[in-house]
Amino acid sequence: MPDQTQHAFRALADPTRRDILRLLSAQEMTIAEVSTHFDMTRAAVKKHLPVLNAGGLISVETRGRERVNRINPTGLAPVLSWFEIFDHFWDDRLAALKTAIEKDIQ
Amino acid sequence: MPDQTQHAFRALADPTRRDILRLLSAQEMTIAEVSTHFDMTRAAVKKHLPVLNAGGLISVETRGRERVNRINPTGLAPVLSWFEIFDHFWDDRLAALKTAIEKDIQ
DNA sequence: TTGACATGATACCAAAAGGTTTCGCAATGT
DNA sequence: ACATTGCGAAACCTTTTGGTATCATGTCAA
Repeated sequence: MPDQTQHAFRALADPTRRDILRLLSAQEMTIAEVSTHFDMTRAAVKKHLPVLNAGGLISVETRGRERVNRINPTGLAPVLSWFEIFDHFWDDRLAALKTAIEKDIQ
Repeated sequence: MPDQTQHAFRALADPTRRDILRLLSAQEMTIAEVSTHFDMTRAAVKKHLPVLNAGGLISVETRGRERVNRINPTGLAPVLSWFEIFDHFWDDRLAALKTAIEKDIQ
């Protein structure tokens, strides 16, 4: 998994992709289901999914002719790790997020 | 400030800009000082700074003919807030633990 | 088997991103 | 006064990005 940090940050940079994550945080969805929530073609939505997958933020399971996308919360770990450069300035919120993520990784 | 979240995420998406933040997390720097750390022209580095500023991640102070850039840790707040969409995964984990314990008690 | 459906894949396009070079200007030091 | 220094801005270029439209493929169900 080369440059997971870069891929994750890049995946998070697009508002559509963040919206997709928000949708998937509620429930897993096929590509078609995700597409219904956006004012763009299915092909456009579909092209965002490999980006999210490369960033480790979702996982995809082929089930028959469907592909089920679900969120992968541990994919945030490299991102939160990077935020440690702000350690000098820290507030409790980041600390709480960090411990929560670390608990999830186990 | 419209769309601070988007600007912050976008600013973080570029590896050079994250490196700039890493540098500035150690000490404040002028544009020329930042530029010495990169294998690109001063003009290229300079163009990253407004992006970081738009994301609220740095602040700039003009001092004579110099412009001092320093990190603004509170700029991370919108980013961390957005991450709360992942919260319920950790909450669910805790809830599962609770019900398991309660079941064990009965 | 046949038709419908979910997805994959490709070609194409406009705009944005990230870099370079060049020039100009204001602040500074001697 | 004057050369130097730090920065800003514009023009330009190439690659990436995010979208479209279209067609192909595999799977399900009747």
